[in-house]
Amino acid sequence: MTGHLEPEKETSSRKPRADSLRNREKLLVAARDVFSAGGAEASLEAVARRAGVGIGTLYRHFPTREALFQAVYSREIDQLVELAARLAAEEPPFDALRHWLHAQIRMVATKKGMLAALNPVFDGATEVFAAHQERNRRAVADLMARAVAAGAIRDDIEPADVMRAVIGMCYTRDQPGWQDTVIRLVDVFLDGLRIR
Amino acid sequence: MTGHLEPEKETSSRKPRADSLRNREKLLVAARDVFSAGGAEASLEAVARRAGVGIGTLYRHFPTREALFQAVYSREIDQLVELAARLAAEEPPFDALRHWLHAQIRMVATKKGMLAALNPVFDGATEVFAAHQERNRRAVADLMARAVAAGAIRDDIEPADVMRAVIGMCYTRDQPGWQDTVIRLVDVFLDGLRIR
DNA sequence: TGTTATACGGAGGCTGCCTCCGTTTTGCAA
DNA sequence: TTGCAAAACGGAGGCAGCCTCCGTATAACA
Repeated sequence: MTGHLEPEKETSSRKPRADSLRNREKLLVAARDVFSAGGAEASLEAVARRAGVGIGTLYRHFPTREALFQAVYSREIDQLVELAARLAAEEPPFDALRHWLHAQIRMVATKKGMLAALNPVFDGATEVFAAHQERNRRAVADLMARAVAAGAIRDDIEPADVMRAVIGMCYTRDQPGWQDTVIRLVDVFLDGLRIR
Repeated sequence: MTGHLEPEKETSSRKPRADSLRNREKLLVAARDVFSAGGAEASLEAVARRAGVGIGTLYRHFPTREALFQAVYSREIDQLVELAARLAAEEPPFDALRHWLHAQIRMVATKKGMLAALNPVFDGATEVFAAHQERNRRAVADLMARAVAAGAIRDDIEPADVMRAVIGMCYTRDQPGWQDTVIRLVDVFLDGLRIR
């Protein structure tokens, strides 16, 4: 799985070529920009053009559209995972969970175009994304576990399902201020989750 | 808006040609099948092929992809609206709302492929779909109004947002049994909405 | 500095989108 | 019934994106 992410020296004696690494980086940056702006209909050729490399180079580095999405998306997840750890250390359980879900919404807001592009992917090529979803899931799971231990929320709802619910709620046509709406809806949901 | 749905005699003195009506019907049936099965990536050419008409004929009847979606989708909404009326007449307010939302989920389940295809549309060509969404929204609004009047749920959440939340929750990759999951999540959400 | 593995880039084949227009069909009037 | 014009038909064709393949360029290593 990490074969593409971290070139393995053991396979070949040679070290990876400098231009290869450079192009890979250029492609990732270009992809992030293009997907963020253009959304689902963004063309891979546009990504290659923006990166200033040939379409062939793009396909060599990222053999499928999903592989490219995955690589770009990976970094975003990193940030969220880190935030979860920080919140868990700094806030009471329920608040930590709530604030982290709000952060998730804000992240979706920024990367909306890209996430829209990702949606079909979630349905299709699952194995590739499993790891990222899993990391994300574990972040919520930790936060939820703490809240459950503190007797703040019910314990019969799967973390993965909470993620699904929250991300799903972001999939609405965006009128100005939709983030606030979603935050409210998530708060209602959390209210249903809460033990009073 | 209904110009395409019901050919208006007033515009022209002639009555619509029989083959035109026939082809229109064939296209609608074909589109429903193709979108249900194939989802977002369904090609319009495939629809035309299945209907046994030329691609030009498809585009004349439905100048945009959205117009075609809209026509197909319209019938589905009809059913839901009708169901809402029946439930309102037959069940207590909260149960009626709950059961109707469950029906909505089931409907999405059946038409999943088609709805996936619709998602980008909701973002883009809004005017076309406004009417359908509005009819749907009004159905929930009625059910919610009854529940509010009965003191069963809080009154500060917009019906449209409830729709958004429920439909959003359906946008998850489908593992076997996802409908049950979503029904549970919606129940949690309703719990948050409830006044106890 | 030469050799070779490796990466580059874009041409090309394919498919889908949508338009345009010559041909066919149908409604209507005589 | 027949003839004609309005209306609908269907598919060719232009364009764009997807992905593959391979001749050329270049970086690593001896």
